[in-house]
Amino acid sequence: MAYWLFKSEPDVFGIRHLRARPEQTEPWDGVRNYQARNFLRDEVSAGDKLFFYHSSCKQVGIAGVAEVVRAAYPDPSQFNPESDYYDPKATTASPRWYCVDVRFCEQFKQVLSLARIKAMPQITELGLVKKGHRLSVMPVTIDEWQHLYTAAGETL
DNA sequence: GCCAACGTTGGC
DNA sequence: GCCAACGTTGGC
Repeated sequence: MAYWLFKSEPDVFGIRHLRARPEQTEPWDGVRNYQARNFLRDEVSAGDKLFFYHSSCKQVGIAGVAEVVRAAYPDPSQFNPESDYYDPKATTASPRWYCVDVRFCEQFKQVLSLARIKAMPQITELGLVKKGHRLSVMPVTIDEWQHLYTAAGETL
């Protein structure tokens, strides 16, 4: 099992939205970056866990945990001209973009803020704090996962 | 809203 | 294949 960090803008789709879904499950679609796509398509597997990160909002940071319940399949939104994520160059015969299905696991009582993450001595290699910090899907090592998860559980 | 740090596009 | 111009992300 592998660990990941997925970013989303909570004003568009946050962990509360996932939690409120009937099956607490949702396709993670709209990834339109090749490096992130490659992680999604080639490495993210059912059973993997991910940190649900809130970006571009008041409380920037890790909001909770979800798990992958279905591995990569073609992202339907690329074929939909009505969608913001429509890609006219994508065809069903050769899809360009992929999505996975995720299910809610846990919402932290308090968002683990980016400031706190950056202040953690154990977190120096994570994409969030290094180059490529714009990547919307990034791997997390088991050590990083444990440190971050522990930090999220500590009250200030 | 600003701006740094990327990623993508397209002319040559 | 290079690289300038442009677009996007995302913290602040």
